[in-house]
Amino acid sequence: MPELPEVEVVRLGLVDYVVGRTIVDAVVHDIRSVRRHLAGPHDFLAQVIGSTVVGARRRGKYLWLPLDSGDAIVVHLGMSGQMLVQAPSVAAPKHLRISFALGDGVELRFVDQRIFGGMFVSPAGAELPAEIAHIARDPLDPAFDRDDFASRIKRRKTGIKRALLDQTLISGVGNIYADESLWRSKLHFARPTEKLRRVEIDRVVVAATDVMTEALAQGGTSFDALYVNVNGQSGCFDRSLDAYGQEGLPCVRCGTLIRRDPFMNRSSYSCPVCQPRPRHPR
DNA sequence: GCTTGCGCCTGAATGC
DNA sequence: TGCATTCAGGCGCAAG
Repeated sequence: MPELPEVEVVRLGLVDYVVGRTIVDAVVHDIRSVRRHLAGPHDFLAQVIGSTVVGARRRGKYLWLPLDSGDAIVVHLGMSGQMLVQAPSVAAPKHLRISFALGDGVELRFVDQRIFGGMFVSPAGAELPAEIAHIARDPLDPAFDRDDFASRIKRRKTGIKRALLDQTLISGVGNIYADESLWRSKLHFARPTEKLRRVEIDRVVVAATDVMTEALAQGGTSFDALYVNVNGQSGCFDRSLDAYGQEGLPCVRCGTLIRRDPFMNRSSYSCPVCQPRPRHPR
């Protein structure tokens, strides 16, 4: 699934191949992909057709394309979303949900198998769409404020992993990078946030920043001219994961077998020795 | 106000 | 073999 580095690679692709172009036509193939556009698919099309894309921006895993109208097309890739720049003659991919004709034989295609993602138009949202203003900055954002993050974390009464997955505290961290960041910083996912020391909070933020930076460095190299691809499952990134999905494999730090615990109807992977369970977990 | 849990969705993997 | 169930995940929203 697209994690923050993949989303950033998509943004870079959009900057290269979509910004500056005018949407001459568009088709919504599946209305569920515009379900967050409350005025409906016809209004969505009316808002975008004829507009020129003047930028490609990102906050966390949200992307938005500011238009010359001052509005913005907000995009979330969800679990399986892709943005493909292809010639119209290329056969329509399975799960094609929305397509934009950009003229000169270029089409922007939104492909999304599971429809967790989608698009909507944010009125006057060019600078920062109001609908995503509650999303915190991500650790790769130069304006990310570590002091503010630390003080907000300590005011929470929950486990550190839940906090890492909370978009209003820090954005862009999904289940995979949460587990990787906690493994690197040697913190158990159920450590109570209010009892964390500042040095521990800083450690996990640095770890998250490093994991994402490394993934981004790898992803940036596999970019193809006419193909803005961001499907993590296709192996766009050769992620070297130390914890996530490593159940039963030895921890590369101490050799203890990585374990999997149920967590929020999903899984948490951790090293039982490097990341000792707290006495009073949350 | 803050925290927690559900439902959305598809297809691969697993179970009987 | 074939059908049914489980799992994966981000995010908005409702409930506690």
